[in-house]
Amino acid sequence: MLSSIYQVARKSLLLAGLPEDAAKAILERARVRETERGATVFLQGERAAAVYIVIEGWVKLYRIAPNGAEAVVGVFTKGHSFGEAVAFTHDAYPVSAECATDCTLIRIETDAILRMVRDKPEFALSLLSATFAHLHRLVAQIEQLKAQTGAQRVAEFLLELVPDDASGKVEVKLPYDKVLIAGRLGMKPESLSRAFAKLREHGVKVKQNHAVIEHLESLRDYAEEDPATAWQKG
Amino acid sequence: MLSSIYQVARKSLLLAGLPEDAAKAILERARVRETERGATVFLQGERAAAVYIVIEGWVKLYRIAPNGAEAVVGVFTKGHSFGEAVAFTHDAYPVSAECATDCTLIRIETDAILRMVRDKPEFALSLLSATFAHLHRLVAQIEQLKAQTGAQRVAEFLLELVPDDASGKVEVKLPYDKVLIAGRLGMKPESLSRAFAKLREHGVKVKQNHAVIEHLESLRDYAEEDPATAWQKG
DNA sequence: TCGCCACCTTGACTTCGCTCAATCGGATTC
DNA sequence: GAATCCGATTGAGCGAAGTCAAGGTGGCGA
Repeated sequence: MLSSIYQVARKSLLLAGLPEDAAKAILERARVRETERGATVFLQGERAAAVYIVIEGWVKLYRIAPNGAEAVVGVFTKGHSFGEAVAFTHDAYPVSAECATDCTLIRIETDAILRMVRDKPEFALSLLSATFAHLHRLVAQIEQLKAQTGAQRVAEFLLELVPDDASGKVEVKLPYDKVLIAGRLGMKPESLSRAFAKLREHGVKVKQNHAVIEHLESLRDYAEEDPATAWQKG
Repeated sequence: MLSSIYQVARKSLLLAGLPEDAAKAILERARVRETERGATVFLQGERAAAVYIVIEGWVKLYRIAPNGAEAVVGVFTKGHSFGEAVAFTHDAYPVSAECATDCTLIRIETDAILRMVRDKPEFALSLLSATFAHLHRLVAQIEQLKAQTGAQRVAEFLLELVPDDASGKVEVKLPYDKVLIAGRLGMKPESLSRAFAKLREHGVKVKQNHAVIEHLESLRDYAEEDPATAWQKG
């Protein structure tokens, strides 16, 4: 395994808490998998066979509702792991995973996970912290869906792309295509378009896959504003 | 600890997978707590100090968004545990917990959890399965919010209250007040009212805190129908 | 038994996001 | 350079759900 790949995997929440030798033991058994955009990693309902770590590219986790609608539940990139929670049992995946771009993934068989948990029980704690991170993300997503308008969710999405130390005027690159952004934010592409248009009033200009935020702080204010009282500021 | 309380706690996902002696060891150190409706169990941002198991009553987990809106993230009752994921670190609770009715809770200190994990590492797997159950619930909730109309979510909510073996005509009791039901389903009480009104067309009659479902199967069909094509059936 | 209060329902209006459909723009191909 | 194609945008119309405000309705205490 290339050292650059190893380094990325090592920093994932799943492995970060482990001592060097344990991480090494796991990654030695793991396989690197190169996939194309659109490739399915696994499907909901499938028996869980592996945990994955994203090395490069973007993977979307989604569910197909009984009525056929697709609900995006998460989008992961470099250094993120997924499928942990289900790995230690032989349960079914509750979601499907698909590559939103060409990807490099690491695949760790559940057998390896189980063996590892048996050998070094502390490893279960790593599984737990990774799972907790997912839990936290989902809670945040529910909060967004329930408490914010579409445009506000888009604003928040943009703000998440901004480096922590930035301020004032910033330019960010949209990480994946707009259909997926829309899905991730629980709206249709048309609505995303209109949301971008609305954000122009708040100093956001979008051109292709780049967005310029004129003033970070005021966009933050907008994202956290109460939708019900927004009309007050003529 | 009363044997009846012990029995309920023992069946929770958190303890169900453990051998008798381990469960006993944990519950011996735990405390039973009686709370009144409206009591706060913990607040989001608080440092996690304990895991809870509901013995009796209903507890709501919620988040307050920056704009002040409340998003209900889960509602738990007899035999459910919450707060596990965060217990093994000294992280902050990502949500707040409040009693929606008078409750009997069991409180297990994180110290006891940590000691337990150290003594019997398999216990971490119990934490994991309980956490995974929460994860799964949240994913289902996101799917509902994104893929169903309000009335359909209400229908699904009612269907979850129905015993598995039922069919045809059923009567169910609404477990908590309508404000909370509305919150749980991501809508305002007024919208819940209107949703109930709409469900009358599908054989659902609501009176006080009782609902009569005229025909289970057709309500299921309605809940899973594609909102976009619902108009087709005059 | 009366009146009050909390909870729920209903009505009128507004806003938001979806659908359907037309169009645009940039990129690729011939 | 023209033809074409796909993703993105824009417009019109509609329905779902939110807001604000006005009535119920039932339970409980005086």
